[in-house]
Amino acid sequence: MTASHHPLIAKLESIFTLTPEERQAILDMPMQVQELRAKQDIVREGDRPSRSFVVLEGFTCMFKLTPKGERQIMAFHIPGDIPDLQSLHLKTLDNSVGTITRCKVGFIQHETLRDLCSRYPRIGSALWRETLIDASIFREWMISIGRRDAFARLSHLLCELLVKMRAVGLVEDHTCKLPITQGEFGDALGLSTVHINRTLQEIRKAGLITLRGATLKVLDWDGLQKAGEFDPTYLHLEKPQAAA
Amino acid sequence: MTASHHPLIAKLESIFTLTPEERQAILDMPMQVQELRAKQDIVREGDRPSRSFVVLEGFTCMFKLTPKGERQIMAFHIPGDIPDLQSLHLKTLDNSVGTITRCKVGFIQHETLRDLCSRYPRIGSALWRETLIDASIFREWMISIGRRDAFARLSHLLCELLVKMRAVGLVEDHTCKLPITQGEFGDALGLSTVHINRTLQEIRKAGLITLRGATLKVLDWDGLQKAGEFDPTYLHLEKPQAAA
DNA sequence: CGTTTGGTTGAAATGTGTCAAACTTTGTGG
DNA sequence: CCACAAAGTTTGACACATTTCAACCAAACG
Repeated sequence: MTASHHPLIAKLESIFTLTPEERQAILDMPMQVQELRAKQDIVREGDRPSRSFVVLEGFTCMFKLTPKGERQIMAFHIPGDIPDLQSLHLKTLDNSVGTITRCKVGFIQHETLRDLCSRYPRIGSALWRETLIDASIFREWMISIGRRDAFARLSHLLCELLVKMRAVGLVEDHTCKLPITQGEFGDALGLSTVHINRTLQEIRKAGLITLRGATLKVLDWDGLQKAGEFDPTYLHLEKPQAAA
Repeated sequence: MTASHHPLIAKLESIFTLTPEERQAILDMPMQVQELRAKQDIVREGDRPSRSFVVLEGFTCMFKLTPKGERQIMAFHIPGDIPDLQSLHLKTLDNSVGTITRCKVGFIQHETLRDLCSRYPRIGSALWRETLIDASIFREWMISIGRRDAFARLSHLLCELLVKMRAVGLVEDHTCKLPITQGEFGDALGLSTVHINRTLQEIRKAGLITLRGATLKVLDWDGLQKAGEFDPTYLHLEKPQAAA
């Protein structure tokens, strides 16, 4: 486990070192904690929320539904992420966020966040920065979906998830929890479940990973990066990552 | 033509009404204006810029190159946009921006922008907001590329471009300049030039648009929206659009 | 006015989707 | 803690949207 019990602090500390006052200000924020079951909506497209939420435990994803009922997943979130931070400046949500696993989330009033940002500009900048990194990740996903074949697409996503998990201390021995179903991978990458299944088998056969029972183990990190054309620059991790 | 000769002011005015001081502060910003020919890079992936730029005239696009030399365009920009505003908070650029047509752009030092934001928080919020809208557009493009077929994809993009142009006063009589080649459409939508060509013909045959000599005319706006599953919510235009 | 850039066409190749069925794991209530 | 239901995974055969390749044509430009 990393520095703090508050995943938001752990996340910010992975960018720069907080002063004791900043730390305390975050801990002092009133936060309404809520436990949620798997496969539940947290916020829905069209909502006009007056608060945002931090993921404290579990995995969530951001998605939209097409008229035909297909789902496009646009992001996966892990503890420390604030999936709907955008609603701080955009009145109506243009996407839904739902849980993948059982989750614990903490709601924070927009007023509270705005106050925090103006009182501690470094935190304000860090949050703006976070939304910019989200955008950077969207761009990278566009390349994946638009230009890479299934093998590269899946490899790239696995690289990304591993690196993000490592940044918040959730990877050990090239292994981490990854409770994402093949259907969900498909909805994220614009591929059918069937094709995800076949592609996963290929990636396994190539000796790059092991993935069973919600546990991902990377056997050949270099190979996986190469297969996915993965270059972590777009994640804008400031502190160098310990090669776990 | 709209309110101002400064496209950035026109853009901000399309969201909220600037006070005279805010207006003046923007006009007073030192800005290094530069004219560029078509098909030129303005900034490149990997750069660590100390300034951002506003598009004053012409069209630009944001893109990345894959190892195989394919290009994925991730955004088109029109006058008033600040394509690399993200570099204000992210040190190294993770994408390139180039001109599509001849362009006039204005470079503004990050220092100047930061100063503007802290002195006029409403402008600061508006700029953060702009980056959030960019992210929202990326998400919508992910749906297009991931889930919509060629006909819907192209229709959707045409709708988006028209609405964005209308917001800054560049549409008249459902008609606007659109100097984007079929190759560029393909690079943006993850389709081959050949397929763009065939799809454009279908869209024309369906009586939805006319597109010749860099001029787009929408003949059936409702039909085009329906074909592209286009719902402008994601563009977060605050002021209602005059149906031009 | 020739040269470059962008647009159009046809035929064949291919990656991925769809459908339908069987199998396996996970979670849960009795 | 078992047994069963639900959820997720795997497999095969076939369909199809889009790509690729290779020409040729039209428009823009210096």
